[in-house]
Amino acid sequence: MSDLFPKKGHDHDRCVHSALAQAEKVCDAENARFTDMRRKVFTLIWQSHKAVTAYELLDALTAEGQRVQPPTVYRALEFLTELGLVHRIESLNAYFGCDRPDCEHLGQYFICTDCGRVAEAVNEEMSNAVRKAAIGVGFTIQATTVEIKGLCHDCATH
Amino acid sequence: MSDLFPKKGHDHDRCVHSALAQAEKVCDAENARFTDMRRKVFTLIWQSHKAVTAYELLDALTAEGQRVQPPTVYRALEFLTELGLVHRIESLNAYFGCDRPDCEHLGQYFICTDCGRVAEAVNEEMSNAVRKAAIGVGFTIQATTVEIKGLCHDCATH
DNA sequence: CAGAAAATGATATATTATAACACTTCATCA
DNA sequence: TGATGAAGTGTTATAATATATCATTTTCTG
Repeated sequence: MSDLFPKKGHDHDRCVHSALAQAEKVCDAENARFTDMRRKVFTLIWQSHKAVTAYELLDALTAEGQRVQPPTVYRALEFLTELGLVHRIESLNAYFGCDRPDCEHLGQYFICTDCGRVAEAVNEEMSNAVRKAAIGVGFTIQATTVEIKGLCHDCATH
Repeated sequence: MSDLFPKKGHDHDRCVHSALAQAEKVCDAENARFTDMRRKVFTLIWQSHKAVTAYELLDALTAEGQRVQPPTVYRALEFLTELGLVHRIESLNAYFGCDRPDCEHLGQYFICTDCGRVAEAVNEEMSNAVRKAAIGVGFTIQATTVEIKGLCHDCATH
């Protein structure tokens, strides 16, 4: 069984750090500005293994001493999602960091309803099935949402 | 190409009627009460080829002369979704009638971003891919959301 | 019919998201 | 290099979506 969800002992700070580095690269490539606010929101999202809501981000920023209003957070989120740096989890109204912002992919999200952790996976077999189905009915895909709720291995067994 | 979206000339009233009949059967089988309010909400949803929001339903019921508050609508929606008679489209915060309430299935929703119409499809290949992926990572599925946005054939070609 | 359970009504409020306009920062190029 | 415009953020207000709570009504069951 592959380790979809992070296992004990993984170095989370290092993940966040490398995500930041990659985000900078993506922004650079797109000539987009990775401003302070955007970096803060991105970092907060990446520091969580759960999906984070806009108002949780708002609270976290406020706790850091900023006085921030909803539009500020939503703008940062819009920027980050448009660049593919974070994904919105529709069924949670919440946001989650994307592992692979540098490539097109149809991500699936596994969401544990017990511990709340989220994991992104890429599954060619499923992506192909979706594409094939769309072609079969003459549908031109613009965006796809795949969210799978259930119990992660840890929660199912403990 | 199969006719995912309803074609001209299909008899919509007949669809709604048969959906109602099937809903009654499902409620009967579950010993659940298909009350007036639930029937009205169900019918309003089925009368639309688009996904319908709770507040659109509220407005429609009000227009029919009822004085209805949000909880009433949300309760009917909760009842109907729990029985599988309607599905919630997470990415639209809206509801759509389910063709096959009588069998377990992992539905995909094709949502046209131009005309707003929605179509449900069942795709074994994709369902299997999702199940297989979940097994591969030790994940126990409780619910799956697959929503595909893009252009339906009509909108893409006209 | 009495009593319990289920459903709905009614009021209030929580949560999520955006519109509109003012102000600031940043890139750029004359 | 500093005027200018575009991009980003601040601020206020409000829209859109959803739920908690308690009162009342309806339905089921014995």
